[in-house]
Amino acid sequence: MKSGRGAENAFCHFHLGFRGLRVDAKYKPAEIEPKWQKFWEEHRTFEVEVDPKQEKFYLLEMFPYPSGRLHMGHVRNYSIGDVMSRYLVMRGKNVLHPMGWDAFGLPAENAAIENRVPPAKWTSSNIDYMRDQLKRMGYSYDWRREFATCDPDYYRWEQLIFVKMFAKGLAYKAKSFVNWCDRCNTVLANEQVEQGYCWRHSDTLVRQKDLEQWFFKITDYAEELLEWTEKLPGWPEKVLLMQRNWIGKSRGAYIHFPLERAVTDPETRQALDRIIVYTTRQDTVYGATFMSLAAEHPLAEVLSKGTSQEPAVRKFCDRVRREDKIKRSAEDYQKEGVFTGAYCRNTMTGARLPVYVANFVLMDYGTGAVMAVPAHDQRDFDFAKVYDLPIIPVVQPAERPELRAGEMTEAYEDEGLMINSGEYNGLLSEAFRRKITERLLQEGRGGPAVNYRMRDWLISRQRYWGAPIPIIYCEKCGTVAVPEKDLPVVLPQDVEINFSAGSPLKQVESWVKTRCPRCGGEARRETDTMDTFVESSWYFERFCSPRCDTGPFAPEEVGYWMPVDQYIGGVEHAVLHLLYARFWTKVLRDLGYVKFDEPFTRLLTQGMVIKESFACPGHGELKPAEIAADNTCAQCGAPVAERIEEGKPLVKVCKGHGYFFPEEVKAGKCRKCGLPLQTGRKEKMSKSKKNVVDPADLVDRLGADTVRLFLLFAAPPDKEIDWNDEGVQGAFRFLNRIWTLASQNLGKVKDIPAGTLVKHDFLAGAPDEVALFRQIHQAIAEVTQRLDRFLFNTAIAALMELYNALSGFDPDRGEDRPRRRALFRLGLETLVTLINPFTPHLAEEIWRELGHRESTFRLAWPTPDPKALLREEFELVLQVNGKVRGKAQVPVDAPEDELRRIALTHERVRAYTEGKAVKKVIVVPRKLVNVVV
RNA sequence: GCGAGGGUGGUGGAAUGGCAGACACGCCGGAUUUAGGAUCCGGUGCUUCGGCGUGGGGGUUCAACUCCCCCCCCUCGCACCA
Repeated sequence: MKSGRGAENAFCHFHLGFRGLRVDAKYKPAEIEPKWQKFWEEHRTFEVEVDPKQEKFYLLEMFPYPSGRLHMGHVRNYSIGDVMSRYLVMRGKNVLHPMGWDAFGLPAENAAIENRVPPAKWTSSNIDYMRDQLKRMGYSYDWRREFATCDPDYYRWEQLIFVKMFAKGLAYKAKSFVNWCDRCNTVLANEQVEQGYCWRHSDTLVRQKDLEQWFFKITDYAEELLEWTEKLPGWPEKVLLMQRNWIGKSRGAYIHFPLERAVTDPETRQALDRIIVYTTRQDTVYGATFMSLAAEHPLAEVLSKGTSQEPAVRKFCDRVRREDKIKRSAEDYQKEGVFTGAYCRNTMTGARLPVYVANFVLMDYGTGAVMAVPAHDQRDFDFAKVYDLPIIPVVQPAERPELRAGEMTEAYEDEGLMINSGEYNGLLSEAFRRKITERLLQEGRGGPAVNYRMRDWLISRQRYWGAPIPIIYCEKCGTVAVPEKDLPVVLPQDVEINFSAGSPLKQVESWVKTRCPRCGGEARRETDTMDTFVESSWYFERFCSPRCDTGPFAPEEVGYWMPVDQYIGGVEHAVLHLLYARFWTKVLRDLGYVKFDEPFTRLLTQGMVIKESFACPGHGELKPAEIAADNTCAQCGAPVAERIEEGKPLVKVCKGHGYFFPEEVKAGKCRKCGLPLQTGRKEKMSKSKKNVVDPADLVDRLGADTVRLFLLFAAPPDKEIDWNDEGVQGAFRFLNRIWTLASQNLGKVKDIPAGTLVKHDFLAGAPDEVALFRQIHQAIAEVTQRLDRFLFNTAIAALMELYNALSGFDPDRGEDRPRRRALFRLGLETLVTLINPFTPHLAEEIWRELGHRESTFRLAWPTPDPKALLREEFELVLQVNGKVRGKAQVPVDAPEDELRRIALTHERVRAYTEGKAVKKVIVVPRKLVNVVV
């Protein structure tokens, strides 16, 4: 066949050495993909600049931590982003699509300890490797904008903003109980503690430590962060809800309870004559019968001073404070307390209330003091039962027998009518709540209050590999910010990573020792570094002008590109990164750097990639006799773990032999102990679960286009992908089929001049031509609609349908061969154009072979021809009693009467209506007729 | 416990209240090939061939995967928040 050589001739002059498709040529992604990647790089195809004449679109995927190699989750995230980016470019948008590195973090230090490689070196070699991997995927990033957050050119601006925040009181140092992870050797923010465990080490309990630490005053922005969750329609409701819950706003009141005897605060030397509580049920104040303080409450020990309770209170407070979070939040955590020896007065009734310290009261929330109303709060009820304290019901449920203290078996926590509440008896609790709040305010005994669950953001980390906090401590001048001209405070190199004496930076004397910028005297640097979530709170702004050296970014560029129009990333950042970034944006706004309120207009959270795993389940709960001396299972020698479950005492369980690779599994039994393995459990891919599939292997074997296509086809983007190797093969075969179809027909359509495609009246052709023409335009319409809604999987299904139509069409069979060939070419070109965002290498290659000179990257996205979408006939569905009994081809403009007549006279319909009275006929224009008998 | 999101063939998944199962994987049969993780053609929800089928039960409707009520199960988030 001559098509092969013809194609070769057409492109022999092309400088990259395109050889052309041949009939017998196989689809070889390993050859064409690197070729086009080189082409894009040489032609600087993906570089973008500010262009006020063009509509901008900022498309961003969450940048990766350079852990070493790309995993499937990255590839999914970035494939989604790349399809959208390429699609939007084709739609004529000026698309900013950058990539960089979230380069500070613990793994670099851990690697340094294990392999004696400096973190900087480890990180940069990882970046080099992963950058190559990203390029090998064909992603359309403007690589000129790349940076790593560990570059001093980046974090110097972060330090500058820190200094400005410090000046405004938005960054401050305070002593407090903080979360400490022994594995990380550092403190954690509240957001980084999951059910009492470290977010990075799900088996490491977080301990409480009393330390002086740096915080960002995110609570100043709590209300605004909350309000804006109502004004982000482009975000998934789920994420907004998680943020709202995290912020945790509640409305209530402060109430002052006078102490029977005033005490003196040992620190401030001030007289303290009252306990202030926060409550959302101020309507139950008449029912308060005792007072509960947190163990950390400053009054707890002061009140017991000099009483016989003093030693007991001290002992209790010490113990509770040392207990870890998981223990304190377990369901079966015994409600315990100790009497302080002091009393206060119920501010409304004057009753004498004993003051307790209770282990369930949190210093973190409200004022750390709670008025205890056992009749209407279950915790107080339980506590009162244990310590035999009085119960006074004050809210009477409607339509229920009267509450009697002695008969209550649980607290009544709902609304009702006030009783035992002086002149307020008979009021609705809800109305009384407003009334009493007003009165408390007028009488100076409290007043309305709003409380948030969210705490300030703890940003100190006692680690080396992070951005240094730009603070100097001077004996004379105190805590001094590093002046702007001295920034950046550069992280010293060649540091031995060693945590035996706290942060490694502490041990770098030459770096720590410095001069006070104010008085010039001897001073020492802060050795804490910033939480790495600080870097990821503003990197998207830096991408707008990554080399700016006069400020964190150039205002014109940020003004043009920001906010990010579409952000894409994992849902695991719903409250961490996404909340911090929103906060930081508002800070930048208030510092005058930016003019917008929110960084991300639309958010897409993509699902995980999961795969079946094989785990040895272990031997379950063990009795003491079944545990060997070295704390292993006596049956099989596997490690033993402690299990804490709601409402149950602590149990010891055999952990089993962990996970196995599929190829290690024989007959579904554990190789070590013979237990049947837990199979069929689909879990997030991870090394430890031995269920990872390395995208690099797949790219080597099947090509980047196949991997991209499969990840987008396997499921809608927000759902999990259940990995299966056959599915990837299917994607590969589909691309092979397109390739073969193109190469086999190239000779027939190659020489058709481009302009002639639109000149034919394909709708006047043979029926199969009309059908194909319609299919082409239907595909355009469907793929467009679906891409606009991120429904990549069904968009690809529409492309497959187009392919199926095209492959069933013979361009040489009918009479008007030039027209049929032109139509075929139109179909092929449309397919290539529409698939370009998904599989750009394949698209470029075929497009070039079809004789085009330009890259597909800026190809105009096609619009469907309305004439092609119009139909003359449609298939009328004929139902009897709602069941389909027949179909008929009917002109689209047939009147209702005609549709009715067709239905009633239809043979199949009559078979079901024969001898029965037709009760009703429903006619749905252009759809169906339902005959009811 | 509270909140959110889900339950559709052997599998992943499609369906503005209007033909359930698009598209693909897998499987079955056939063709072709020296071979193939290749290609092509046909079939594929179940069925006693009447029908029955979208977790179960009820309801609204001419018509329900879709709307309403009750229940079950799964996933995720939060969880002593006063």
